[in-house]
Amino acid sequence: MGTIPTACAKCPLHTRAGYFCSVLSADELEHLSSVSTRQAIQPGDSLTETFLDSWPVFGIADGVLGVRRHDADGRATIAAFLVPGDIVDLRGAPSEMLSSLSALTEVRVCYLEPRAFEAVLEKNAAARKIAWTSLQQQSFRMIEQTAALSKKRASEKLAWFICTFRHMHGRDIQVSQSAEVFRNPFRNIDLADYLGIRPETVSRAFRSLEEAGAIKVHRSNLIQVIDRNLLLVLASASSLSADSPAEFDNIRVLLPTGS
Amino acid sequence: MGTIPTACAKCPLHTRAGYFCSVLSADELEHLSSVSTRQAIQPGDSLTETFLDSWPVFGIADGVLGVRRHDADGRATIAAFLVPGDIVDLRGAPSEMLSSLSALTEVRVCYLEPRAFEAVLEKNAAARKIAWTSLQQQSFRMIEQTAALSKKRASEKLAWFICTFRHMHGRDIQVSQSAEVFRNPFRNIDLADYLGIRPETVSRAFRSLEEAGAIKVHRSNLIQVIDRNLLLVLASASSLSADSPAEFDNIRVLLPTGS
DNA sequence: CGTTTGTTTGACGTTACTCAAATCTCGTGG
DNA sequence: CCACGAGATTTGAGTAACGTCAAACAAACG
Repeated sequence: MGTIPTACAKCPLHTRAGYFCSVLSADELEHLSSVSTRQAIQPGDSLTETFLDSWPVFGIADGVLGVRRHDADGRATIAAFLVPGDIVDLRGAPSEMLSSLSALTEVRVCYLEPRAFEAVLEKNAAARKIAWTSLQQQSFRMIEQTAALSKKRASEKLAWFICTFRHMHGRDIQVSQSAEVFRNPFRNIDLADYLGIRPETVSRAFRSLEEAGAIKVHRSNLIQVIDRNLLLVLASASSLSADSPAEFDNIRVLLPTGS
Repeated sequence: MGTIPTACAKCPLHTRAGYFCSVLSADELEHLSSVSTRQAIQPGDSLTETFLDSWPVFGIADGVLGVRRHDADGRATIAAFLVPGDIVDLRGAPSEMLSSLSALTEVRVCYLEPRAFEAVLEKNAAARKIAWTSLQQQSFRMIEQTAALSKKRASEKLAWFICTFRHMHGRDIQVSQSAEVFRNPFRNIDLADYLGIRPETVSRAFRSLEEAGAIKVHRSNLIQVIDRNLLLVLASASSLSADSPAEFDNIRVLLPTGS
């Protein structure tokens, strides 16, 4: 009783402040862990509908999941990102949504047994607040994405993506002087589906931002932000913050704790 | 003690099954009502940020609110609709979002005092479930909207809107034979912001759907759906249901109860 | 080394945007 | 009841941007 389960010992959902499992008592954690299922998903793989039918509630420990929709004419769309720390509840979701989740990077998820999850929410006010806030943040992020999708030019959409994702995916960020480099873990093909444009246009938009002097793209998808303020202007963003990450305080960020 | 407050007696949030206040005990309702604030908002008017600072939690009794975002270049976007039955929680929302809510039709909202709201969630499991489900549905709707926004052609977007909204705004629907008429309460200018296109394009898209024989637009924004299946094809919708409204069971619909 | 998959480039077509003007709608006041 | 005016819708012509298709190129993998 009361010892930290080995599966949770190094799991970000438990170790990171502000994440769901970090506020559970030792007993709660032990019980919830004992009835949960963990899964590592490789990029490109999808969560199966039959599996999600039994496990519709999960937390994302690491990586990025995409919510894919397929049009009748074969065009695909990534309607949302699900990111580390998100508590996802698909109970009551339309069935197409259950078959639409796929890993865009390597993803680790922890499926929470629904009744045990509910029991935790019932008793633990802090956990309830975190789960609620996570749902809120998912909505707020989608509002930002929708606003980005209705932007006119492809380069604006891409500039917005870079500005936003720089904050959300902070582990690989290296800051040196005023230059800043981070790794874009997505294929252009997925980025295209996410931004509502074609892969060729993504490629041309990257070039366009480079020629404007806002960024430089190095190999293996390393993106160097050369002029952050210019990038913000190119994003036509009236609300993205320039220097402080204050805007993103409510989007939980994976920053390196130590180094 | 225990009598229904007059303000709630005819409020849909209380009288409609599945809406938040319908599962409150008489005592809970009376107390929550006594610390709540009601407001009627005229089309075009916005909720003020200072007011939402004090009242960030509210339910929508009637009408449609739009979440507006403004680009740097003056272009506006309606990133989401908030519809009757929605429980909205803007605590922790970025401040731009607080200043971005405006009424697209005549709207009646009921602001719930946050601590009293929390107290209800704490004690009433049914209310907690409804509030949670409402948040979920807001996310699910946004996923559908995002998928629609990334559609290629304007006529597809508009066809999707008609298919979707036909279910969400059921009060004015009149069904006769296979023909179906409903009132579109939005200005084309708002529709344009919602679908990420320009008002001129909305106008041309309506004409395009008419010429295809899918709909007919009558005066005062009455839309007659002539060929529902054709409309679905034009929406390039692989997931919208053709005849049964099963797809929309989880989107709470305002259907006439009596007549 | 060959296969597969993803990215880039170029030429071309289509679509929606832009801008301007005409028309319509509806509320207001004469 | 009609005239007026503000705002919205519609229409048209020209342009800018992205989509489309095809081919070359690069990267990852066995």
